[in-house]
Amino acid sequence: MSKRLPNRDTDFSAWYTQVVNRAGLADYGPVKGTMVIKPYGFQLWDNIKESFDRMIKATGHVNAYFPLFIPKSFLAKEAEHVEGFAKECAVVTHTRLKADEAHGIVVDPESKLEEEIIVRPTSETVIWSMYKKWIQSYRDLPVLINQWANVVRWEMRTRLFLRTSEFLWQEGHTAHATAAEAQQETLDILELYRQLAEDYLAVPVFTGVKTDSEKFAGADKTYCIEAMMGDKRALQAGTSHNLGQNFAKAFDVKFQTKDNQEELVWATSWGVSTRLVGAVILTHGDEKGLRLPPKIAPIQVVVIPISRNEEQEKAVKEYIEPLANSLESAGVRVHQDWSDNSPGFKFNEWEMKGVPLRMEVGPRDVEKGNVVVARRDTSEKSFLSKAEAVTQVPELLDEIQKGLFDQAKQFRDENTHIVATYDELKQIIKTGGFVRCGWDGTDETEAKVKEETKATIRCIPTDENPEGLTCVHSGKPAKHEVIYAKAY
RNA sequence: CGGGGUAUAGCGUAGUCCGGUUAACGCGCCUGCUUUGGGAGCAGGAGAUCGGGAGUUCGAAUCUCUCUACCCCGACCA
Repeated sequence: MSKRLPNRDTDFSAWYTQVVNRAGLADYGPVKGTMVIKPYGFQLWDNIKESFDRMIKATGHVNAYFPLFIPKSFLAKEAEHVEGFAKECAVVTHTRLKADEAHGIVVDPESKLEEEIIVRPTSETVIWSMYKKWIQSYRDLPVLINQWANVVRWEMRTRLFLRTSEFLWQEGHTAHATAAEAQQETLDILELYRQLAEDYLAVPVFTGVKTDSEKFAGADKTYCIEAMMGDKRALQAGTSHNLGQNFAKAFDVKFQTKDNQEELVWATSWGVSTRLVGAVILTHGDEKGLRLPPKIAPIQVVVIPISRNEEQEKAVKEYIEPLANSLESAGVRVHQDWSDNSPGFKFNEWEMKGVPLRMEVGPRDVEKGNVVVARRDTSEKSFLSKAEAVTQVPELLDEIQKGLFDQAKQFRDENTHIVATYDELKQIIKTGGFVRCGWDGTDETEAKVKEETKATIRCIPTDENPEGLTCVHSGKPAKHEVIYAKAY
């Protein structure tokens, strides 16, 4: 394997695959399209997960767990829902294997199930079948439940973290007494997603609402956060759905109001997945590999000791120990690399893994009472005294967090263009970037643009202003201002 | 499910057209010594029934048949 990464600008896709592999994040599993998340990748996911878990708990949500298996009939209860997921479901049809002389192990035909079981592609149906039992009165509302789980969608074409047959996510499922409350919940969660993306992952996002053709199967409205990746393509990084009364109708979930009326419950659902890890890589990665935002980096500071002999090694060790301890007690995640690789190798290795700060400690530093601190984001090196290091490392981490966000935001803004004509749109989509322009609100226009340019409407941004705009494709007055882009 | 390809060591490949002795190379791995402030050097070593099966032949990674798996391009998608 070559030591150099593929060129990020000309061969983005190959670059991505190599970074994921060589940073030790993930690998494909034995069943096609499945992903093995390796320890380093999982720590990254875990940090993202913990961040969001704190956010939802602080807003009154609670965690629970619902089963992986769903009766096939459940999926069919909501017409749009089944249509949306039918083509990508894993189905359990049998419950036993048996030994067979000719073929080794075969499925035992006698164990065929009466009703096949679906492996959840999402959990609305199983959850609403339970909500029917749990909700009778307005006193039972709202129900604000989240679960961390795996789901299976049998995808044709997969890519590590971005699209795999099985993925990890959180899915929130809430039940409310009024439409207004459900709508408020949908938007509140969207805001939490924006914060997660921007404040933790340092990934700037547009918030907005999906067009009918792109919305979740079974939702009234789908809100989303959309981010621009390093190759100027769009990535849907999270969705929050207002499900209206669709699932309440399908599962007959009604409650009694204060004045003794019977009403259908209002619902939301929302999710973010391991795809966020992909978003971080694709947003911040550079020609040396990963660059991780400090808030979610498994390791924030890696210490590289340098020594020529055992005596020096001992001195360096004694020098590092108290320093590492005080950083750790200041809440910094520190790792010392005492492996017997050469220093140069370690530098490259940890740069590939995206560790925000590298601290070099060798005989020269021990002598002078210094450390060398190198930033991953800017490659800046500074010589700090031991005491300075303890106070400045947390500050540097904050700066890097902010720096990564600012850089990503600048890149996105430079590549987001407001256009008035279809020719301009085609030109920008061709060279890459987001296009903001008018849309007449029809499915036909959306489909035509997709067919002709491969760009889709990513969302109708929250801050849209359709006043006076015309649709770039049909020339009719615009119903909305939208963002077109090629998407992952 | 349509169209096109590929299968040789843990990974990446050469060799296949035109059959010929012990299957070659790079990375990685193991051992030892020397190294260590930007991907270390030298020496030695382990590792492959050439995707499976059948056939042609004195002889098959190489030719024929067959099965299987995977990859790329389309439709689907958090």
